[in-house]
Amino acid sequence: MADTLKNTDSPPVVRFAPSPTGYLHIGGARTALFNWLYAKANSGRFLLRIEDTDRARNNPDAVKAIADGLHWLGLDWEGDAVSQFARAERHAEVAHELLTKGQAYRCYLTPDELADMRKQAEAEKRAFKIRSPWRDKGPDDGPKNQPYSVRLKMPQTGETVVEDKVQGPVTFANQDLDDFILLRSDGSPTYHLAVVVDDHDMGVTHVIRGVDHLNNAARQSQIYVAMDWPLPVWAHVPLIHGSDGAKLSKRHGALGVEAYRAMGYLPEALRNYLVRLGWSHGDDEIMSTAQLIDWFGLDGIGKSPARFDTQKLEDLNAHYIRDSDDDALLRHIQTLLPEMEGGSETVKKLAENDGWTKLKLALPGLKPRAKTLCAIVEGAAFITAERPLTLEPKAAKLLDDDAKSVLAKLRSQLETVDAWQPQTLEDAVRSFAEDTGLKLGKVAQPMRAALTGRTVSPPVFDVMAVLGRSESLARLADQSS
RNA sequence: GCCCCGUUCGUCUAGUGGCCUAGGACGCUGGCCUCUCACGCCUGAAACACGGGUUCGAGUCCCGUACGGGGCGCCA
Repeated sequence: MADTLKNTDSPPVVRFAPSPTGYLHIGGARTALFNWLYAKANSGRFLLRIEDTDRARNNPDAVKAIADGLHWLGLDWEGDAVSQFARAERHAEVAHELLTKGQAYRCYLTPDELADMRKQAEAEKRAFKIRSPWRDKGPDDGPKNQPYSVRLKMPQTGETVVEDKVQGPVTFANQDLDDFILLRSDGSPTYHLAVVVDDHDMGVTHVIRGVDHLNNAARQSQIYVAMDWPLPVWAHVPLIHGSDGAKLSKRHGALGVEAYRAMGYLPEALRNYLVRLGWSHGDDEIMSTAQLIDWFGLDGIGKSPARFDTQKLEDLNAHYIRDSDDDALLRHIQTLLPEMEGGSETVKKLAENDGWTKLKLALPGLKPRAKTLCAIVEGAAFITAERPLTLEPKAAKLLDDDAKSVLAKLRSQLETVDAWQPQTLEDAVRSFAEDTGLKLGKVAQPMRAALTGRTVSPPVFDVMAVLGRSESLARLADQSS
């Protein structure tokens, strides 16, 4: 935590600035998390801004999806989300100030002319660089009543150094940076202008974003310089790649966070997984939010890209499921169920016969066996199963004639059990096995098959306790002979 | 093509010149526990991209090569 502004008087201000193109994808979620943690770790402020400068990208549903995703992850921002589009006038104002200061100029090059120049450069196999003839003309030299764009007069010699907290100092030769557009010919601001003006106006002190913006930082820093504004601290974090090392695609991880929620992941697990992608604190793997806030710093962020690994996410999720208390888990399941396949039917069934009570009772047995909430629901299917149970093939195979006669004998034994509790039931079954000279497994496996219709389940004694006396005995009777 | 950045077990990473016969985690082997499956515990295999320097000494510093990534819009 050796960040420069850490010990200065003013607390840092950071922001997450997604463009509203779709859902909150996994890379964006991590960027948001890093920003949020940085703010929390340094008693700073975390703001949200929607980069909707390009109206074609505007999409209210996307804004909502992003907000929902952030809320679900527990990343709350201060105040209302800022709409970049709404601030277009201010952006134009700054562009005009730059114009009067002589730091920018009116460029009458048309998009068509530019396209031709680009094509020609390509044909000649040389790097295309915009050299606007208007750069050195006077402010009144242009044609009257012609649309023009406003370009920043970038320095043409020397170099621009981006002092980056993650990447280190990154040097760009100014001759490689051309005069980019601040204001389009229709008067609307471009992204570069808008980001800088908004970050400045919002008091953003630290810009933490993906490395795909590193080159932009060189350009953008020249706007700060031209306006004589203090530069923010930059921190460009590496991107997240798919499991095959290629760019994140839908197949492996580029899903929205809501997709992970629907798959039964816990927000704290996803957060823990995401923070370890690119950031580390020694050998620590499982970290509470409080620890994260305590430990997070820009100096712990690595420079190389990470691959998304579902298995590790699953493992983390399993950890958090095991550590969750039953009521919290139940609430999560409750909100998730309606979105799951066949979930509404399960909800209906759980509403009958004390289903929820039974589920809660079964949770301790289900938790260590599940990697996701969906797996818990799946494992709890025996609770809502209706008699006579449909048996899985393997379970049916277990219930051969021998097994069925064992179950018949066992069932009459169990009828005499008064306290229908796991321990007493286990005692009863164990002594039954001993008396009949059978190994416990020879009794328990057929029981499991009869009780759940499966070969895998929580301990059979727990299952019987959850199911209750009459249901348990009835299911055993169904498979007795 | 040009400009930036990166490269430690399959994956995420620790490592800031000697503590490294390179540590942890996920996954994978084998085993223990055990009514099944998990959990838990114990084991094992598995990496410093390559080539040159610098240094008494390099995973750690420098240069080059290869590979990978990002960027080169009146998109964000």
